[in-house]
Amino acid sequence: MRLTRAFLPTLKEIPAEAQIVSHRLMLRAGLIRQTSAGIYAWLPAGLRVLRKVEQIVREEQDRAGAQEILMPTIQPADLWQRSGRYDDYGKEMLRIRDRHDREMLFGPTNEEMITDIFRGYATSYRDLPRNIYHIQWKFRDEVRPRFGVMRGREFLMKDAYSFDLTKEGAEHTYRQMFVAYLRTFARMGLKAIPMQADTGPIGGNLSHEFIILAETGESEVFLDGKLLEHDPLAEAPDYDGDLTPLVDFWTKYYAATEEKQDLEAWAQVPTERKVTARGIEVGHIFHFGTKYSAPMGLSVAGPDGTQVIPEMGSYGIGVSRLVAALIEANHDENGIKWPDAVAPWKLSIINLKPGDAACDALCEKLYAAFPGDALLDDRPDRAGAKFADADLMGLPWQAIIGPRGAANGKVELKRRMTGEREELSYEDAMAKLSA
RNA sequence: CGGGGCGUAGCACAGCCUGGUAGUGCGCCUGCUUUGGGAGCAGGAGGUCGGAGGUUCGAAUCCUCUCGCCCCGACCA
Repeated sequence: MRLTRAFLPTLKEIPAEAQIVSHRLMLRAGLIRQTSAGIYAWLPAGLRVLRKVEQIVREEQDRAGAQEILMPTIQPADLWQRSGRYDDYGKEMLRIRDRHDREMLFGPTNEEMITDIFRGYATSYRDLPRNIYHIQWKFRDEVRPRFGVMRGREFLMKDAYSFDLTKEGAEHTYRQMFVAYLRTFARMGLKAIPMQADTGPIGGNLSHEFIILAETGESEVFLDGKLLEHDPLAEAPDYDGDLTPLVDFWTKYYAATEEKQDLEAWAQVPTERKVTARGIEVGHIFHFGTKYSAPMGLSVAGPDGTQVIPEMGSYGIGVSRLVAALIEANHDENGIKWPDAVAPWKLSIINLKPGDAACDALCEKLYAAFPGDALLDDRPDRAGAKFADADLMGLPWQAIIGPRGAANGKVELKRRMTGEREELSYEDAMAKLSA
């Protein structure tokens, strides 16, 4: 994308309504624009990040054996009347009436709908287990939305729902998702820590929150430093095998949010391993048994011919929230520092002197080498303005091309994450960028 | 849902108390100069002062109602 043609509205000043760093940077770097309280439009750069995050989530869900579908945003009220949650959910649920005066709602989650859909398919234990997910916009009419997309009313969520014949089977599925989540966040360059959680309104008795560590996170967390030593990507998990040892590793060390802080257990952690940090919840997994399958009338024939009510679980990842969380975890005073895996584009090519034949030629050559993955700053602005915008937008690489270097075919390559920069020949720069 | 604050140009704000020509900075347009970390000078464009009603000769300013947004708290992917 050439900046002279791009829809990338960056702001020099900080918008008054934005309080936290990710919200400010998302507005300043032209990722989103607010349309009403807690509701945002995604502009090109933001949408590209959102799509990348979504794709990583998708790949890891698929790898763990879940299958993608797409359920609607609008749901009929009667599904929720059947589960009993229509009244329980209260004002957080956005209720709508259609032209026939039928009660509808904008889905805040999909347990009822997936159970209803699955009921029409599953008749035998041979139809189990299944793990079905979708990535869809949700709406929860929060009393006080805030912090940009971190706590919006409309948000993009990946939600998976599993159906198993037995409790043991459901626990295996739970472990599959547990491991998939660790990998998902690790691929985005985030440190995610699973923590025991309350089950909340979704119900059930086995649940973990996944909290990513970020200096500017909204809540304080306490954990055993041992948890930071393990790289979830170090080895590929065997999802069909026994995942218990892996899950045990992640659950045997202390980790809790401030609300769940257990001072006695915390005191047991060796002082040198005590880590106090700030975190953001980006995922939550639940096992809740037959809480929905029973009232929704889902049952299958078991091996012995008797009807069995499947054991269910649900597994959420806040996809749009992750975009904000990624910025909270990766930024400096000048702007965003996108990790490679989720950057909207790979590099900024900064032409310091558009119109200079050598600069133009070198820039165009580099630009052509990364089709669709480079931003070319061909604006006639001053160098300072271009550097400032490039740092703000935070692409992993900056290729700075000025008249002095260009005359000798030199490219200055800057790594946004570390600030390292070096002057290289075109070939060496290409080698570095392609590595 | 309780408490507080703010709506004036694309953005950030002043003006309001004490009614009388709608302003400043950034951004934008044109020209000249400048050119490796958000340039300088000159000229220019851009406003239903959130909306409705009221008071007044006259309302951004005073009064009433209303809509929207933000912050603190309780609640949440």
